[in-house]
Amino acid sequence: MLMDGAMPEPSDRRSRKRLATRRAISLAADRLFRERGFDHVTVDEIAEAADVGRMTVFNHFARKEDMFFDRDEEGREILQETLRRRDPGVSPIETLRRLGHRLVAEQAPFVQFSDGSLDFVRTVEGSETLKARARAIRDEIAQVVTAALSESVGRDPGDPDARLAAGLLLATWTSAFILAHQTFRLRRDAEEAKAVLLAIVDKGSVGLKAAMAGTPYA
Amino acid sequence: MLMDGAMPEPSDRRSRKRLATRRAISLAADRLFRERGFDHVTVDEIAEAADVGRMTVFNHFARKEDMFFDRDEEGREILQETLRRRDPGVSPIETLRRLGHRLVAEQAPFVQFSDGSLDFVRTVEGSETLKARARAIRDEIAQVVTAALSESVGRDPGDPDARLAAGLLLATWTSAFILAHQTFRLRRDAEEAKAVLLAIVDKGSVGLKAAMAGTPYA
DNA sequence: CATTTCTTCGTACTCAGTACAGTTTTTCGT
DNA sequence: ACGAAAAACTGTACTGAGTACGAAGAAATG
Repeated sequence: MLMDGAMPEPSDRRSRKRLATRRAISLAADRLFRERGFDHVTVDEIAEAADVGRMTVFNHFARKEDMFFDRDEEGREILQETLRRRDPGVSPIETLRRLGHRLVAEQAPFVQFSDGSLDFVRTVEGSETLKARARAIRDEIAQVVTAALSESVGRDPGDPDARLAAGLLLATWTSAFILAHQTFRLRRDAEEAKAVLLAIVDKGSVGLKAAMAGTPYA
Repeated sequence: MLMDGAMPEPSDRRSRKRLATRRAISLAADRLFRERGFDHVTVDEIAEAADVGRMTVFNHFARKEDMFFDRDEEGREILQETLRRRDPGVSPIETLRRLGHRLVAEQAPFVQFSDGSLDFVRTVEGSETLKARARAIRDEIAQVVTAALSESVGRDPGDPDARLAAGLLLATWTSAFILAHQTFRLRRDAEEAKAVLLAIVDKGSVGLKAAMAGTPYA
């Protein structure tokens, strides 16, 4: 399973220090965001808490939101790699459905249900800015999936069918994620939440296959 | 067809003046946005061009983006009303598919293809802020559709199936809109663009019905 | 016409993000 | 080991959206 987990510590001192600074900022920011809510923390306070200058914060994170969402790249890579290494005997859509099941089985960070994940969701829900960024990331991932899908069947990037399929896929996964977390918040049962998530992924997959009938994606 | 077109001019002078001010701001803003791009126009300049104070601008429009997207309410209402007045013999999803066809046939403002609509799309594409707002509106509409769908079949608002269906529907319409405009930009043929739009709406509808098989939405 | 309500708009503020420039630290070639 | 180049850190000063507060003017209401 890709997602190389623990990036090898870089050897040169400069990169190590840079990474340490970045982590200090990220850590301070996360703590403050969870304590007081994203919108009630200023960048100055984060800089202060991380004991760096304000400009250093913006040197590491172009936007304030990036201090919160700092692992979205992994999601893109998993989707890309999965489609790239797909078994040609299994359709792209079915490949992605199975990916969903595999991620849940492997307790991947994206589909975990715990106190921490509730905090995460609560923090996002509490801020328009974070919700906006989440939507932007969703659209960026849809772009990546569009490209990966069309590549996986040898059509031009941006193929209309691939775009529609990617949009439907992301809509499905978003609903699945939200409803599973809602279930977990109410029932406090991670197994039940996972079941809800997979049920929706499967339902969406049925729809996706029907919409893509007659194309190589289904 | 609802969408009352030309709001009856209000009778009292106060409301008339207020509306005139609002229109002056909206007009000035639209012109400037199209000329120089959303991000290269400041609120001060809009106030200046509309010959009002800066605070008056924010009195009429809570956010700068609202001066650009000032007709999104209509979209929500059309969807709500359509589902509310639906023929009980036709499923909600089929009702919405037919709505798409009807809007295109009636040249509704949302699905028109013209030089103006290209400008509109170009202006949105040119600004992260506007794209963010467009995504937010899409999600708000998905909420409205979720509520309207569940109401239309007598389930609780926020029914999981309705949420998934609404997500898939908005994904479909978004793809349809984008791809139709792309077609129009390249081919300059409004009829062809409409055909593309309806083809995608129909394809999505097939998927939606399959995903919702066994529920009252299909 | 007096009172109340609504609209307009100024002043002063907060905060994210940018431009530019100066200092320190690390690296690397010699 | 030394000096130059590269990169990281940081301060100052700015832009621009959006908010808090409140005053002045216009219109509705009895």
